[in-house]
Amino acid sequence: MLDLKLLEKNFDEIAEKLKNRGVEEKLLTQLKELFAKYKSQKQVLEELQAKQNKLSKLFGIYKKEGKDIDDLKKEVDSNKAKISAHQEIVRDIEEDLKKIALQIPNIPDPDVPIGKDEEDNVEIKKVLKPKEFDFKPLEHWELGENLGWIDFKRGVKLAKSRFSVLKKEAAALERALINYMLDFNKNRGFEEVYVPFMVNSATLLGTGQLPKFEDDLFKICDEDLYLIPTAEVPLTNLYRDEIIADLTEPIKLTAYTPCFRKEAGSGGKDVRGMIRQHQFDKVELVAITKPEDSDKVFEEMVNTASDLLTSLGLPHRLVMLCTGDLGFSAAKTIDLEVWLPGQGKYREISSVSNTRDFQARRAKIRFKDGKKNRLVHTLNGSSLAVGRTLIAIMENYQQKDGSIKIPEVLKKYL
RNA sequence: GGGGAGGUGGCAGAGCUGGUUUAAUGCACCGGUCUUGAAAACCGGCGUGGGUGAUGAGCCCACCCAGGGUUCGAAUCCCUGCCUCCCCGCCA
Repeated sequence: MLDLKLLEKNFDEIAEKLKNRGVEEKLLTQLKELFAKYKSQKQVLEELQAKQNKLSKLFGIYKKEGKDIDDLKKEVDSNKAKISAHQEIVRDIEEDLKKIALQIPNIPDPDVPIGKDEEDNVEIKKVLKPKEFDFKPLEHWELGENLGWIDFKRGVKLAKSRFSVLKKEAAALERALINYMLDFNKNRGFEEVYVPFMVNSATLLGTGQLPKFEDDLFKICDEDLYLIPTAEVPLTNLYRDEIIADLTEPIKLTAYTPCFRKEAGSGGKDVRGMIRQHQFDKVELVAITKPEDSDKVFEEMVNTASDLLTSLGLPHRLVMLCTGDLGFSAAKTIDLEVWLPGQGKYREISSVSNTRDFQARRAKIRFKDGKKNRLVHTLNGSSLAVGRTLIAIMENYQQKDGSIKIPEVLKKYL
């Protein structure tokens, strides 16, 4: 959530920055005015409450002393009516305020390139050179069907479209990748955690999926529970409503979870194959840091994901997202895109974001800084999307005879 | 799922026949005195968010699981939800 006090102070600057993300200035003006109104009305209410407290205390004293309380009762009654009326006013404003404030995305960092959509993202660097094939490399779904590794039809039968079943070496490889990634991250100082795959609405509000993106989530009937769209949600919310006593060292976590997404609005995109599924495995990195540490940890996380790809021998590139392509909660994001020779394209396989204090303010995650409580910075990044890693291995390691070579580092996990 | 008990400040734990208690007390923690240093002892401080002050002191408001309600006044009474513990049932 935006810092409303900051908006009040630096309105023009923030409005300018959010314009690059497609937020209308009108909305921000409305928010600012509402905030001012909220504060003044709240003050009036508090004065009435103070009066009521004093009168009520008097009431008790008078009664004990046997004094006449008729006049006092009249005054206290009329004050009470005023309080109720004002409470309603304040509550309404507060609701409107929340409604708007929770819809506004994070402010982009100054070094985020200004742009409209993914076309304007900026490549930072390429790592590893794509291999030359002396035959026409196939796409992963062809390989998957030829080898009997991926069963798309039965996935659909069991659930619906955009579900699939892994078989043979692919099933084992999926599991091997998860274990390899977790070990890799542990060696980089991330603590392994196992979390619930369903979370409640307060949790989703904390990381920014709710209230705006409810349509992207699978909800459990008649329960305040949703399937997680990413492990970022449970991991970051571990510290929701907490004040971390000692954050001299950043908290760095890693977890494997399946992820569930409705993929609303992506109709027609990547319908073929395993790129975009309703259920996919991911190993996630999350960090909680002091504000002054988050840039350093952000780099560490990008490097961890990139080195992981390198260790698997997968060519990839780093891309800095532009303002128009940033996710809702992110102040800055670097995507890692892996080379898929079958498609002849780089495709997203990881996304590392610094949300600064945006999620921390929503989720009330703070730390003790001397006597003061300050908001933390939260960061998240995939390391990696497992299904996409699997297909990247299939496409990059395919042989002329149609078989797939297994990367050395994975052999001990199979 | 059925029956019972209960949810109070970092922890423990009083208050719960509603009012001059602004949530007692202990532990932990922080600062100080004492000490070569430490412990003990003693003194002081010690929840969160917001408002108004100067990011000071002070003052004010809200919060005793959450949301409603009764009342001039609620930690205390009523309703709903969530959670914990015990017993029973079911179960990987």
